Amino acid sequence: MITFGYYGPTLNPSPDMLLKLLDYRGDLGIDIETVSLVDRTPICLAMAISPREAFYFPIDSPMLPWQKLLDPGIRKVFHNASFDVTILERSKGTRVENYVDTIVAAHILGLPPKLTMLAEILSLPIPPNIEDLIGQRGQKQLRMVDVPEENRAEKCARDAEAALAVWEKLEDLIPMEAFNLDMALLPVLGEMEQRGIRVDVLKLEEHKQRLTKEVGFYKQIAKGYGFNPGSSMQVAYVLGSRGHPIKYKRSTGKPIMDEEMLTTMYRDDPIAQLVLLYRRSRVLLSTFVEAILNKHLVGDRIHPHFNLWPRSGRLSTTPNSQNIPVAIRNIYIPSDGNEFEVWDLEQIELRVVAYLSQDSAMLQMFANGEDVHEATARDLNVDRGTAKTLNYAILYGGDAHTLFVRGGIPMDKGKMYLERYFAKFRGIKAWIDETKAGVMQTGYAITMLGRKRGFPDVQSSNYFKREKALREAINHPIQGTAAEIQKRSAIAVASYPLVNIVHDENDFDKPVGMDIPIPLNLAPFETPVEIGRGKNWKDAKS
DNA sequence: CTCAAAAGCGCG
DNA sequence: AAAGCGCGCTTTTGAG
Repeated sequence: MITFGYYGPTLNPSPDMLLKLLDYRGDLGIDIETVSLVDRTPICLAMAISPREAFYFPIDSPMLPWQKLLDPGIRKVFHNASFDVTILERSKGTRVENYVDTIVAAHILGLPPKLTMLAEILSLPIPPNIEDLIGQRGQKQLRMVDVPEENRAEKCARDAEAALAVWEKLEDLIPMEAFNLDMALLPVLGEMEQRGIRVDVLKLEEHKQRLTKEVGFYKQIAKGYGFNPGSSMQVAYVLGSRGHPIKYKRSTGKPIMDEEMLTTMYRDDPIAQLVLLYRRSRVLLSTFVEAILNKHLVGDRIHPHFNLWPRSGRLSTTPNSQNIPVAIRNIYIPSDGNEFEVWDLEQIELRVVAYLSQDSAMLQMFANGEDVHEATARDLNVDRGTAKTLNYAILYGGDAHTLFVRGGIPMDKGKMYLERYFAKFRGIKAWIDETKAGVMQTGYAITMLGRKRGFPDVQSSNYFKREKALREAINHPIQGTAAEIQKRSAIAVASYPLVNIVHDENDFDKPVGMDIPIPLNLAPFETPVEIGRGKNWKDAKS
């Protein structure tokens, strides 16, 4: 054991120093160091009882008071709890309860997640930088286990202190409902990660064979025309030589050759069609099929890690389990004897808009159980497609220009539609204006439960930066509130076999007879759930 | 050669 | 195309 105080480490602490720790019942800052980020074997642990008092223990030290960690009466403070808690639970074989996470708190307040940066922002002592111990990123780095113990001990202890100190400052600032939601979600995500999703490996191999053939075929044809279909520069060159005008990005001067351009400007040229076909097959093959087969498979399952760091409050996953193409979703299958069940929160983002704005017309549409795009179309006297584009433009802060680019609606018509839209949905217009005014004044936007995200660019002198920030600020409460509702739904079904969460969707791998009750009261408004079941993910969604 | 940035695309 | 939001991942590009 080494103790750390205001003046530095004490190598031979007196017995009453340990007694002080044993008697302590307040919040306990914790940090664990492992062999490396890859090898998560724990090597040491520190406990902080104040922002400048910590105790360091090698992991096998007989003096390490494990009972402090496992005592549900003592609140533990971690920085990145999902890392440390997983390690603790694995090595001690028991649940860790009653803890808070400063990284979760930081995300909810829209603050940077690095402990050193949080300490700096909050005017606290700054803990050692990991790169000073193991070397800069991109260079050859040491493993933590190779760092001299005195440096490692200092790092571990100071991090434990900093976590505690940061928590003490943030506790009063944080919107507790949003924070408790994420803390409650952490163990649910942990279980889901452990459970993993089953993959039909044979089916995956079939996809691989087919796609490999397709990619080779398209490539061969392109070669006949003398270009690599994977290179936008070469595609542009070929299209240019066939007499097509080429558009260039203003910022980089490179040709724009994305799907949008190929399906509009170059639609009639078979070269464009070839490139589109090639890209589609290549992405399916290398980004999905081969990646799963070669990198993510553990037995016949993948175990994505769920991250809580997206700025809006959504989840993200590594490897990504949220962008699996519909075309290959039949590779996600249930365990033997089970079926796949999919829950979708219906039109959750537009319901959130209706709630946040309290717009009477849109609230009424939902109250009537109408198809909201259909109803919008009827009320604005436009077709359903236009109505849908209009509704989505609102979600993302778009304007007439958006309607032009996304929906091909001429600018003058778009302006007219928007006027009609805001005349019908006056509350939405008012909410957008209020939200913009709010972010201009305070610098941040906020979700239903109080999650914040800062938008410094609303003060930018650059028109485009400013407008972008305002669009993001409009979207944040919508996307973020929808995420909060989805998180509540995942927590509510925590005791059921959840295998994936895709933004507004819960996926289960469940016994055929199992009836999972739909949670009620997820929000202060109706949140209907559409349920599908099937023999694989794709089947369950259609 | 290596490496970071950009382009492009999958999903909600 | 600096003009809808949020992500993660692969390949190409171009600078050193």
